[in-house]
Amino acid sequence: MSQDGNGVDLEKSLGYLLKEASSALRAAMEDVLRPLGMNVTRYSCLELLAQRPGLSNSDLARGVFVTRQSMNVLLQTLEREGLVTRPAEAPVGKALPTRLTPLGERSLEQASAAVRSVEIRMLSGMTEDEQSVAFRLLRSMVLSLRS
Amino acid sequence: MSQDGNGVDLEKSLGYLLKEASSALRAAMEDVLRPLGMNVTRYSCLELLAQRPGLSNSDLARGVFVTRQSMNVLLQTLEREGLVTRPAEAPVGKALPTRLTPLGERSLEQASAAVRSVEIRMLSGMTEDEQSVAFRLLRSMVLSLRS
DNA sequence: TGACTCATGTCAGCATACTGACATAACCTC
DNA sequence: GAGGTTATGTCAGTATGCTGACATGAGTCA
Repeated sequence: MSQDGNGVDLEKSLGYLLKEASSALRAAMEDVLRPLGMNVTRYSCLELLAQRPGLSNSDLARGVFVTRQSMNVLLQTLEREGLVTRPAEAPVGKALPTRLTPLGERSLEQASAAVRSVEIRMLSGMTEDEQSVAFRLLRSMVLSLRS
Repeated sequence: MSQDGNGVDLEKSLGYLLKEASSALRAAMEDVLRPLGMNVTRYSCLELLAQRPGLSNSDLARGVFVTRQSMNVLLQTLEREGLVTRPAEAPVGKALPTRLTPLGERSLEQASAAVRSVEIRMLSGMTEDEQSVAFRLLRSMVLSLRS
């Protein structure tokens, strides 16, 4: 299979490599989260909430990079499972500030440690300086794409 | 909304930034591909096929970062639309070598140009050296994650 | 005040990708 | 050659995320 051919463009494309890295990271995260009954989307939502309590559905959607409709069904699930709470009615506007329950915090703890270990592994071949450089360059890409 | 709080970990996390960059890239690609009646997955498949004719379904799946089942339904669609062809039976083993049709090649051309422009925009704020560094560091992350 | 714009939460329908499962072909090892 | 392992294509069912649409609340501006 894979009549490997000549060194093709994809092998030199930063875009493709970016996708590959992101994909590998996600897969690695799923692997460590699955045994904990968690997945990347749920973890991301809980982590975001732990760090910024009171975020609205739309805020969370933007932070997790899904639509607010998708986040809405996720929040309904998390609410039903008792991991998060939302007030019955909005204190202001329509936005419902979401918060972790104690159960949600406990559930997040293990997951957070597992994910941290993955990120450490990902960075294991890089010096601190290189990590800073990577951060700066990725940030530059994001900004350029937004414009 | 977004009671922005203190500088949280997510803002410093390379993993989160990697996801953000990948997400922004995908969104930008979708934006330029949509007017052409194309999407990222279809484009990726066609581009891979153009650069490595004869790849099997499973090969393509790995290259596009989806399961071979997903790639299979995509290939069936592309086949029905006349963009790719697969032999009725495998020349060896079970793998069916896939190839672009002339129609598929033409369909890919515009898309390829559009995507190239996005990648150029993404790299616009970086020097050639910085691009090399970014490539090397991303590659390091991928390798570390695989181990 | 009234009209306009924008952001939000949510419902419904659809598209896409995944997991599970099965049969089959090639390879390896004894 | 027999048996085990791996890779492949494909079917089926499920899960997840998206687009479209609507009503509502807040801010803006004439």
